[in-house]
Amino acid sequence: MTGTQPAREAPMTGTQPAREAPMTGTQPPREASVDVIQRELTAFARRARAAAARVHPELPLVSYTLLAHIEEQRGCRATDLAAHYLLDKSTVSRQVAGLEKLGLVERRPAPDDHRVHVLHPTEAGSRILATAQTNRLAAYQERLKDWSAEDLAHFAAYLLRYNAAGTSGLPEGPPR
Amino acid sequence: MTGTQPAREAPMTGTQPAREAPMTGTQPPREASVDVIQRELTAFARRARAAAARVHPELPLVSYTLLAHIEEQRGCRATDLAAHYLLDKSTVSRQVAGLEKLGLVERRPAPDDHRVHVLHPTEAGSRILATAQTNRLAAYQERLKDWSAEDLAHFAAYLLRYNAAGTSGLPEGPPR
DNA sequence: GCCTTCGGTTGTATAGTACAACGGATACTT
DNA sequence: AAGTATCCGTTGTACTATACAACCGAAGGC
Repeated sequence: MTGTQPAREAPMTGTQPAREAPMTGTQPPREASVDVIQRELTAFARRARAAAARVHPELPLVSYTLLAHIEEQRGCRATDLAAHYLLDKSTVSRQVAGLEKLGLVERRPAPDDHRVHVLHPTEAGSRILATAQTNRLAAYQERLKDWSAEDLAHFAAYLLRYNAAGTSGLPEGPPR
Repeated sequence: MTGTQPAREAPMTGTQPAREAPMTGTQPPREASVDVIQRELTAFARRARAAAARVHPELPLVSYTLLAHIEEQRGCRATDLAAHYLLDKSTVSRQVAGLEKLGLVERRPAPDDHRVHVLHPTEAGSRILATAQTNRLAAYQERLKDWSAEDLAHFAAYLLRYNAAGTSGLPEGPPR
C-alpha cells in the first residue's frame, strides 16, 4: 500500500500526475490535495472502530466517545450528543441507557425543565474513561512518536480547523 | 491523567504561526497535541458514517470504501482488503458478496492459485464509484474552500504520514 | 385552554462487524 | 508420496450501531 512515510511535500497519490499546472509557485494542486484528504480521512474512519476495540476493549467505541463528551462538557443532554455526532436521538437514547445500565453515567432531571436529563459520568464512569483515555493516548503517542512537536502541533491545528466546520450547522447535503 | 485532559481546546486553531517551540523546558506541547489529534480524529470517525450517507446515499460507506480500494489497486484479493481496513475476512467476504450481487464487482479466479478471487470493478461499479467520488470530492471541496492550497497540501501530507504507519503491521494491541 | 414544539423512549428494520467452524487448495516436510 | 500445516474464502451465529417512525410527557405560545 502506501509504502512508508511518503515525503510530505508530495501528497498526490492515486492516478493523477497532476502535471498540467506548472503554477510557478510549486503549488500542489488544490484538487489533488483535497482528494488525498478525502481518501485518507475515509481510510482512517474505516479503521477507527477496529483500532478503538484494540485500544480499549472494555468500552465500545461509541460508548467511549459519548462518555468522553459528557465528561468533557461536564454534563450535557442527550440531544447535544446527537447534534454533535450527527446521531439520531434514538441511538443516543439507547447508548446512554446502556451506559447507565453499566453504571457509568447517571441521569439527573434538570430542575428548571422537567423534560431534559442532564447526563453526568459516575465515579466508575470517570475511572474507566480515564484508563481508556490513557490507553488511547498511549497508542497515539506510540504511533506519533517519530513526529516532531512542531508537526504534531500543526497536524492538531489542522484537524481542529477541519472539524470546526460543520459540527453544528449541517452545512451540506439534503435531509436524507 | 484523570479523564479530563489538561489543555483540551488547544489554543491553536486555524492557521497558526508555527513558531519554533523555544524548547527550553517550557512547552513542546507534544502531549497536548497528541491529545487533540486523538480527540479530533475520533470525532471525525464518529461522524464519518452519517456524512458519507449524506454525500452518496446510494453506496453505503463500506461498500464505497472497498470498491474504491479495489479500483485503486486495479484488482485485489479479499484478504488484502481485510488487512488494509483491519476487517475480519468474513466481513469482507459478505461485503464483496453484496457488491457482486449489486453487479458492482466481479470475482475472477486467479489462474495460478485456485484459492484466491481477484476482485475487479465492473463497468457499473466504476461508474457508480465515479459519481460517488465526484459528490464526495465536491463536499470536501466545499468544506475546505477557505483553506489555502498550501494548508491543504500540508494537511494532506500529514494525513498520509499518519495513515502510512500501521496499516499493515498492526503495531499495537493484543489480539483480543 | 388548545396546538405546537421539544426532549426522550420504544418498536422495528437494517448495516456492519467479529468469532468460530468449516471447506477447498496450496505449500512444506519427511 | 503422504501427511500436515497454511492459506483463502464462506457460512453460522450473535451483537453493536444506527435510522426512521410512532409515540409520550412536559413546556410554551396564542
